[in-house]
Amino acid sequence: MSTFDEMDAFDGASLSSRAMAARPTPYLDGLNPAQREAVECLDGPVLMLAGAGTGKTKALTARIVHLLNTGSARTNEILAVTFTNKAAREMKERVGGMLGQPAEGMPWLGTFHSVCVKLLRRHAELICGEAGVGPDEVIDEARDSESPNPYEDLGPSAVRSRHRTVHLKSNFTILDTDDQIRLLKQLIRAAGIDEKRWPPRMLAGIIDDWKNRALTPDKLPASEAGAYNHRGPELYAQYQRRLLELNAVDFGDLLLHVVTIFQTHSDILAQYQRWFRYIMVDEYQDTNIAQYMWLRLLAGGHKNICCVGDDDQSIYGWRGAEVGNILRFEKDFPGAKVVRLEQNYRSTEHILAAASGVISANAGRLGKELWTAAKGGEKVRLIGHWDGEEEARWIGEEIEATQRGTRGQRPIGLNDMAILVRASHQMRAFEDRFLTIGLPYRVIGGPRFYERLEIRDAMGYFRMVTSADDDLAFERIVNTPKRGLGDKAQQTIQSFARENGVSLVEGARLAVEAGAIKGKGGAALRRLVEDLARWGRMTGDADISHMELAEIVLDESGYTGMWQADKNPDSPGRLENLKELVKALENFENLQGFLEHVSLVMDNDKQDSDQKVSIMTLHAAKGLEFPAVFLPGWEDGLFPSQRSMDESGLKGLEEERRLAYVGITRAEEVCTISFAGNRRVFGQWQSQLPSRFVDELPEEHVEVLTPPGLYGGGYGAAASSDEPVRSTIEAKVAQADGYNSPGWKRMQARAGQRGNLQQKQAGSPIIDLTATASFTLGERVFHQKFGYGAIAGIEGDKLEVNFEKAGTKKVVARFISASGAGAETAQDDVPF
DNA sequence: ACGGACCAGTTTTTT
DNA sequence: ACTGGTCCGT
Repeated sequence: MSTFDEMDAFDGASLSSRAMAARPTPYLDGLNPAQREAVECLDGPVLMLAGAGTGKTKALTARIVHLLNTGSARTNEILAVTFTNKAAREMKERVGGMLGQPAEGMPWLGTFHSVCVKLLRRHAELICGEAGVGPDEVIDEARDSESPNPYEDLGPSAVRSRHRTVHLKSNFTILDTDDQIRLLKQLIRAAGIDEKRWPPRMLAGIIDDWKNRALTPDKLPASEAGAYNHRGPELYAQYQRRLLELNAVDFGDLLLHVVTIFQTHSDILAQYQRWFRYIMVDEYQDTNIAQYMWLRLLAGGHKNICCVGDDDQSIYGWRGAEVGNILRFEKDFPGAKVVRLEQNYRSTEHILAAASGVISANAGRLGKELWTAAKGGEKVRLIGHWDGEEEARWIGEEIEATQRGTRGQRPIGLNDMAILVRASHQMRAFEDRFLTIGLPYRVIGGPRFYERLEIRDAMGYFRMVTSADDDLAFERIVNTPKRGLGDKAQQTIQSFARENGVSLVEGARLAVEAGAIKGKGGAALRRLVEDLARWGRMTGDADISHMELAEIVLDESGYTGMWQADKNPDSPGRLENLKELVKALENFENLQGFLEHVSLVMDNDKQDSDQKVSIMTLHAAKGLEFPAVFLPGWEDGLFPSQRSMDESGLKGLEEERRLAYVGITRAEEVCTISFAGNRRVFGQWQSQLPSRFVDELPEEHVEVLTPPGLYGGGYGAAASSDEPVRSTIEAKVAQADGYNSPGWKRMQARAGQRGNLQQKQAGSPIIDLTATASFTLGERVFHQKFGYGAIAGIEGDKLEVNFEKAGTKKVVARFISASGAGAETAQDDVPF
């Protein structure tokens, strides 16, 4: 266990900035009074309530620089935590820029997770527990008692003490989600639990949730305990034991173990309280309970904690984030100074007003009045489309027009435009469309580089090379590429390992020697075991760089060959990724060092310089800004997401609303919101209602656009005569007028319906859209997309229709017309 | 042991 | 519509 002085020496080499006192303070010049206050108030707790686009990162960075500049703290005495690697990197860059020197000397600037890894590696041995009482306890018991052994055929020397205490070692591996699920699957199977009822994925979710809230099954509140099958806690305990045996931790443990150490070793806690003299937290509204405990423990002494956050941008409730943390700050830290940053530097007036209008529907906010000096600008644009493809088509064209500047505003480059979606599956429509029209795009936040199959496999090999006892890695690579080692062979290996209390490779070696695995598989396994040992020895060879070694491993194992032989269209890409992986090794001294960092640090930001539109989720967009933003898919059920509302009710809805707020406030100049009347969900067509958030947009800041399809160029126009075309134009005018008329909202309210633009066509001769009563069971009807059918059921405003071609569907009544009216009339039924 | 046919669940969001 | 998993025939 290290003392404070030892720790000082540990990181001391890279710093020393006391000498910087009394330097000039140019970094303060660009700040407004509120920002300055937050920066200069150095002692005691500070809460910076910073709205969207108010320069909170700037203020936080300036504060760090100010601490260093006034000599109040040295770089290693500042603990600055962020949530994402990107945010950490950005802050390092900014601090470096302000200091005029690289900020690499800021050892404690990073994500919660990366800081915890460092702390935990120092004190890993304090985490311990009993092992060996897992699924094989029956065997152990049988052996411990002198009774006749029913498992004799398993072989000798399988005895494991029931009470073997195992410590975490400082070179623990960090389990990623994939490994975690594989492990849970094994445990579930071993416990003889039905995988259908307890899918490993679900159990992983529950465990994550417990850990986010710093709960263990035994501490679970009674109200929740009953909700889980009684075997949940049992599995949890087995899982934790197994992790310890594997010398591994999962993401949640990273934090919780450190909290545990702080709670049980007051001397260590006291050291760190002295050590981290200033604590800064970005995005405080996103902290979960475990992180909150961690921070409170660390800040418990001096209370020099400065938290920055925006309660309106709390969008991570689903992974345990507690808005309550930020709302409670003043209570937690009495005497806290609260600074509000309210001047928005990002967006124009209309955009800001629209966002404020939406978010004002939320209750229990801390409340901020954002304002901007940027008056005027375009209103937020709102447009409805027939379906998702039409929406993608329109946005594609709009992007091209915006790029050329033919829309009447300044030309905006593709890099400055983004499409922000609620859920990643919405991205596909845009990718499809953009591929066909050749519009360059980039998807942000897709599968992380290191989560890709080929990367994970390669990492498995590297892990085996650096530490041969990594059983999880062995399982991953033993039959990849195919070596003819199936379930049977792997079971044999498992039992050899378990009987002898050794790792899987060792078990494999024993199995080979015993001739337990025959034929081709046996030979291949022998070779694999030998190769692994040989590569392991090569790590110590000074003549071979770790990059060469990596290539040797991938080539000789046959892994690259496997992809070369694969004729899937994506295999070249995978080989490309492998090359990149090897290239990434450059930045590390050895494989070991690389592996330690990779799961936390590697990300996918290929900074290609080409101009591309960004497509990402709203979550991924937090902290970013773009001159032009498109927000498609504003439909009830999709956004706000049905699932979110089902699971968390009003709380869920409010979080969705904050997400809408985040989305709108990403836009600097142009913000375009759109929704579609029909969308394919699970491969089925569904009618969609515009999002309730659409109604919450303040009318005076919104401009309603008319989709081009209404001019007769769109759906089914071929079948139409002159007359219907004209009437659609009229309908569109009525629609736009209706939207902007003051009576619109009231009309909606009376109808008890949400944002149904169609309702405004009150005078339209086509159909009485609010009255489903006008339909009768069995009536023959027409639907624009599905064709003719008969009404099979009526539920509120939805009709169940048995379509002749498309099968039975539930559709909203207003998309249906009586078939007697004919197809031409149905054309008018097109909502937008 | 492996590949193909078939079936079920899936679509929030992620360090 | 797509994926990933399981079952079954080779």
